[in-house]
Amino acid sequence: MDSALDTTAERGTQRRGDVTRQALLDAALVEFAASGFEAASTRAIADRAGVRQGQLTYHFTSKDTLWQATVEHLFERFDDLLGARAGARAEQDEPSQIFARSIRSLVRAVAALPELNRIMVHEATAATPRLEWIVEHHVRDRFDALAEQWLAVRANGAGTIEADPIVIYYTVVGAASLLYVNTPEAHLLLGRDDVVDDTLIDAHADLIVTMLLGDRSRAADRQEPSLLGRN
Amino acid sequence: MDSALDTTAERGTQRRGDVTRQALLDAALVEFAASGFEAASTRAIADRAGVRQGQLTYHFTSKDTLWQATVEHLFERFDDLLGARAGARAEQDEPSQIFARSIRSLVRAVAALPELNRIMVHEATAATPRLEWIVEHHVRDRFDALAEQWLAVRANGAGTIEADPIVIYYTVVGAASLLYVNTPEAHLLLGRDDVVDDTLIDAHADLIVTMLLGDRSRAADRQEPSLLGRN
DNA sequence: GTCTATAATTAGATAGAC
DNA sequence: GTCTATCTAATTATAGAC
Repeated sequence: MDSALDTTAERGTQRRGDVTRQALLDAALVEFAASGFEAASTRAIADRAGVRQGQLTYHFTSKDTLWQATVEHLFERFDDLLGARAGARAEQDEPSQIFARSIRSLVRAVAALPELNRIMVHEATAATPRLEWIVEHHVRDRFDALAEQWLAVRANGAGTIEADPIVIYYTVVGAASLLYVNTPEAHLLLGRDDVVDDTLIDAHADLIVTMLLGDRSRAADRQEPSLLGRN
Repeated sequence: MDSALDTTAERGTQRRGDVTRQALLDAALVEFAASGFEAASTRAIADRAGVRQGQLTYHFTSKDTLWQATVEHLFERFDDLLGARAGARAEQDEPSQIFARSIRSLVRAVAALPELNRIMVHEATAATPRLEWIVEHHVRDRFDALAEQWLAVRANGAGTIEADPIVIYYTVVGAASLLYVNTPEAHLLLGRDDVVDDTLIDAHADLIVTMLLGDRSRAADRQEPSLLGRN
């Protein structure tokens, strides 16, 4: 309780636990993304983390709890990636500019952290308690936000295409994520491992923005290197 | 060997095996789509089929073989669905018309048989022998065909958007499939089970065609009810 | 607080009955 | 040819050692 009572040995022991916990989280992320919850074994996760299976149960109580912690961790990192791109957002931006920037941030974040969307598709194919949890804790707000942005675009006269928010949502997310979710497949298709690079990711983001908003918004919303330096 | 030697009892026994085999295939389709290969247990499949676990191994030798048979079966049904829509295709059609019809067929087929694409995403997140098999036996030809159609559209001056075939492929397939792959999630998001109907599917197909080819191709390629009746 | 040894359950496949 | 009873291996979680 009182940190003044901590001996060096105790702090060392505590730190050892933290290292184990972090190694397990990193390993779980990879295994759950590649195999899904059920197919990912706690042994495979422990092996990848370089610890024993029993340590996993000790630090995370159960496989379910580890999965939940992994997803929380991934969404935090995902939001960091999204936010890093928001950059010089101005209040007076047009809805179509805001929307375009959201799409570009989304594509880059999904490309940088494909594990999150891999876990999402593994879970979304069947109604389970895990799916309910993830929808209520992480998906619903994002769905509402994107739907709202899209309606603003439409109200503003841009985005000539008419569509249900649910259709727009899954069309956008599907278009933005499958390339990165299915990268192992793309590698086999093209016979090489360097399919995805920054140039391709930017072209992909451009494609989706252009598809949804038309050519005119293309150059305007592109994130250019700031000529004035950072501030 | 000689069918003249078959007794009624023998034919009856044989038919019984066919029934079991078919029930197992139907059940496997559901379980593999919902859970993926590893997470789907042979017992759950057998239970769903109303038979015992041992019968599965007898009729399909191994879980792998059953999975392969299930995928073959699904692609046959998928191609039937795609072909049923090809309809009155004319040789002199423009590339953009051909492409638009492909997209509409694709969306409708994916919506009618979401299990196939669910199995695809479960498998595509990790490099396994199963992924290699499915890519070489079923995906590569489809990727090549769509890439070729897209290049024809671009050469013809339509499809103002520039993009790598691999980017186009995953953007199109992702945009077309995620809504149906993730239907359990969509049900939770909207709080109802009747999210997907024919009207929405057609609107979804229109959206994707319009996104890729622009407004002008919209009405022209729409499949209208034939005023001349079938022939 | 941390980890190891072990128990209880469930997995897929085999061998033998019908 | 078809199916059932059973075996071995792998799963996660617990109980107890350090």
